[in-house]
Amino acid sequence: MSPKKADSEPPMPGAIWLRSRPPARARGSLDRDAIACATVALLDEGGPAALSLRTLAGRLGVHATSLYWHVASRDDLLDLAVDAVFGEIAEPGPPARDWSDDVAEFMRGLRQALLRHPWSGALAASRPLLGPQALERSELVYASLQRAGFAGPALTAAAAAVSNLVIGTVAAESAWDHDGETDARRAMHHHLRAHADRYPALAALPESGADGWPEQFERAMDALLRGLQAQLS
Amino acid sequence: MSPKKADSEPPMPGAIWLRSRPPARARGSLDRDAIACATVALLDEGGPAALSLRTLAGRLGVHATSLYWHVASRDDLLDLAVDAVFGEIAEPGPPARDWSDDVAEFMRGLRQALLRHPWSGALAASRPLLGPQALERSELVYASLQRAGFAGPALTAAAAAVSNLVIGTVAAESAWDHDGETDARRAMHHHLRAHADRYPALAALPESGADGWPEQFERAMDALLRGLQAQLS
DNA sequence: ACCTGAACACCGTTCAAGT
DNA sequence: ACCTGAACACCGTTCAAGT
Repeated sequence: MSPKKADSEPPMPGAIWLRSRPPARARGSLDRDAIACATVALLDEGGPAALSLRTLAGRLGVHATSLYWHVASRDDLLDLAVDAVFGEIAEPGPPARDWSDDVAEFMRGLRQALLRHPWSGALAASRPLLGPQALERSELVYASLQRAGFAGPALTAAAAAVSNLVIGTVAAESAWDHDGETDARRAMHHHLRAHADRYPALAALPESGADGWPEQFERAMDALLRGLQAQLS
Repeated sequence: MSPKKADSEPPMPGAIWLRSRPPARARGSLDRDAIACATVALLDEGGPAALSLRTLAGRLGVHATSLYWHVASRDDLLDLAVDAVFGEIAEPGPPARDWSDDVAEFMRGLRQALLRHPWSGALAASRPLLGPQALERSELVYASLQRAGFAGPALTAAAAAVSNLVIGTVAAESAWDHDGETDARRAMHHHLRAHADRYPALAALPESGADGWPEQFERAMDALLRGLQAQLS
């Protein structure tokens, strides 16, 4: 259980951020940051399947059950890891003349950070993003959009659309990149051609390589930003 | 292993669709459809955590290890379940005058289907969607976009953006709805207000209720479709 | 071709006990 | 306040054996 008991929390993902953090390295050898860092490393090596409390504890030179002083569940670890990835988003430069350049910069930065950790896109899609680093970036997006003229429900909707498009896109990209990438694409293409009667349009598509991802992302982002611009008038 | 051996497949999600299906109910009591249906039911009841091969087998009146004749892994079950959800997307009506109405209809239908099964958004985001039902719907989207004038890389990008925005959005929505929905939102709001110094823009937001989701979705969809329209010129 | 049954090597989580 | 150690009730997956 967490140090300050939190009135019987339901097992909601993201909840770790709403509980108070035990004082960093008061005396013990563990703290949230060390745990988050080791968790990211483990996930980078083998994805969610490789993240077990026992191996994580081993890395930290501690017993598996010790982790329960700092986190309430394995799910908390995933929340910590995702927020650490958000912390990798490049710091924004000075505000551009056009608000959409600022938002585009954020979207590209988020994509890069999530792609660096192929497990993170799917996880970011699956849980509320309430960590301090995620909130800090959200704050900046809200500010940019506010400056652009969005307010009220339109502001919330625009910010959500921006994040959700990036996260959804990266999750899909990471899912394909899995490993046998080229083989998978080849098998897929063959499968579609074999059923050209059922999927004529899909079967007619060329077998595009992985080099198509960035261009695809730029196009999708351009469409969304243009549409948001149009909504402002 | 699957009946027709498939040359040492790597453990890639989505791969079940590229292997041949054992003849439906040749003599045994199990087949892909029955397994898919029971899997969806189990996931509806308790999410991914509730899906174990043993309980699933129990529902089907069979031993856990019997499932391995029909699927290669637990992951295959998730692929089957997600594709079943895509099968629930409402059939499209006759083509509208405006292509974007057709695409909007698809997006709303996909959102509804995914929301009916709160586990499915996150799963759809995390794996290639190669099932027959998912491909059938993709085929229709491609056809609509082609009719609108998209071709080549622009066509692929547009189709991907459409799906990824919906899936990303629904995954986020489902993650929030988890259960203590109102409590979670309340706690979140309180947390933001408590750190108004760090997140001034976020702290200033009103505590919106769950009724805001559909409107938010419509706004995001409108922005994307408008932007795609603009890209055509 | 399809299902059984035993077995392997793990899991996350609890709780009382230590310091 | 923080970590240990034993224990509980599970997992997914394998493989030889049945029919």
